[in-house]
Amino acid sequence: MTSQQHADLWSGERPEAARRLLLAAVESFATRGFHATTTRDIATAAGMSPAALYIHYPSKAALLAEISRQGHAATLALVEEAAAHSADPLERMRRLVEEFTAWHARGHTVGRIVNYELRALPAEDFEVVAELRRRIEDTVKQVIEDGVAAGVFHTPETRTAARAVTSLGIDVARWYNERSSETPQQLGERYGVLVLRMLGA
Amino acid sequence: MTSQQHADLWSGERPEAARRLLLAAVESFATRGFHATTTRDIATAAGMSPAALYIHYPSKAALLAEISRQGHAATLALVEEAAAHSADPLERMRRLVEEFTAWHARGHTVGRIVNYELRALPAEDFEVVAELRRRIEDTVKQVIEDGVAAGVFHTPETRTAARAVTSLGIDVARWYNERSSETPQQLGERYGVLVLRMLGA
DNA sequence: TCAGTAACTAAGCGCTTGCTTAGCATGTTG
DNA sequence: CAACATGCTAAGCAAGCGCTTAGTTACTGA
Repeated sequence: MTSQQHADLWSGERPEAARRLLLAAVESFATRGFHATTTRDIATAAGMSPAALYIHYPSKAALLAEISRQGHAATLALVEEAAAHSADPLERMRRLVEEFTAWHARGHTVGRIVNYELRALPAEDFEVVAELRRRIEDTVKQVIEDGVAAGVFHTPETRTAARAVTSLGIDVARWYNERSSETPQQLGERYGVLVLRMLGA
Repeated sequence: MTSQQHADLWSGERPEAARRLLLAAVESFATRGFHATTTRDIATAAGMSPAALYIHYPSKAALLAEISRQGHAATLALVEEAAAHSADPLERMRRLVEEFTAWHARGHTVGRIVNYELRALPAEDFEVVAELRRRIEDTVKQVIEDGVAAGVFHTPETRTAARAVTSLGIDVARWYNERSSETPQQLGERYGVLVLRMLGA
């Protein structure tokens, strides 16, 4: 995700300095991981001293919580929008996979934090994002079940299938990078085709 | 992966104390991550003092390197064995996905370390495992290409398909746990079916 | 029986970390 | 113009980290 795209996720009502710190935290948490990132790393990348971080955020963990919450909320919004896209479960699933995959390719830095730093979250923040994750998984499963009921998908284990669908998208965040030859949109389209086949469409 | 299964990966020629340290490191690196794990955590779990670790291993990073190397070597062996399993590319792929998926379910602790702690590896050790990873990906891609050539698979982008196949298996390590209702073997069989469909078999 | 070795522990070292505090510069308001 | 508020820095604190060292214990071999 380019800086512009990060900025879109944290736009508006925050002071410029707070956003610079947040964006610096996103890059560093994605590149090195939460625990290997220091407050000095974040502050330096934002052009500030370490103490400045505490003017805007209560703690290092609070930065992670904010990034995780916003990243999950954006993912859920995308999934729910795709699930409401059409009356046809097949078209819903195609759209869902295309958008979910492209989001994880384009936003692979946020995607890595969202998916791989759950255990670094304080317990309360973890509960919040665990609920968002359940809703994402439930929405995907529902689209599959609707497709099975409509006779356009053929898979007996909808839970396993839902897991496979979300796995494909999530794992993109692990391997996709700026040097990848496919655009996020191309990858999304290809994965859309692969998933419909997988579901027996 | 149970302790017995970990022990199988590091059996034989190592002193008992070194193996206890290694197994303790596997559990802690998988649960907390490399950087959040301290040498005191590892030593205590092995029933020793922190200094004892340095009798058997030169550093904390050396423990990670050993785990990563062995885990990757085991994964590559499994993939190459499956690719040599049959003359029929379809049967090869089925076997490959079943074994790869089951391995990541059963060995999800090692799988997490192998896949998510690459950036914590010293550069030399990273090169070693990067090569192993390339061979894994190449082997999967070759099985797909053989299937396309034989007319049993239908996918124009073999590289994207290979990536999707390995993503499904690898991501299992992220979510599978002891409470998962499917056995690793069941999951492998189901994923085998899903992948063959995905490849247009 | 004694010297040497291996494996370990208790204690510690130098350094780094997350976070705090006192002070400063700038801008705003009455 | 003075008082106040905000945002920041320099410096520092307490805790913890990876790793080292001196000493101890148990074992082995001559």
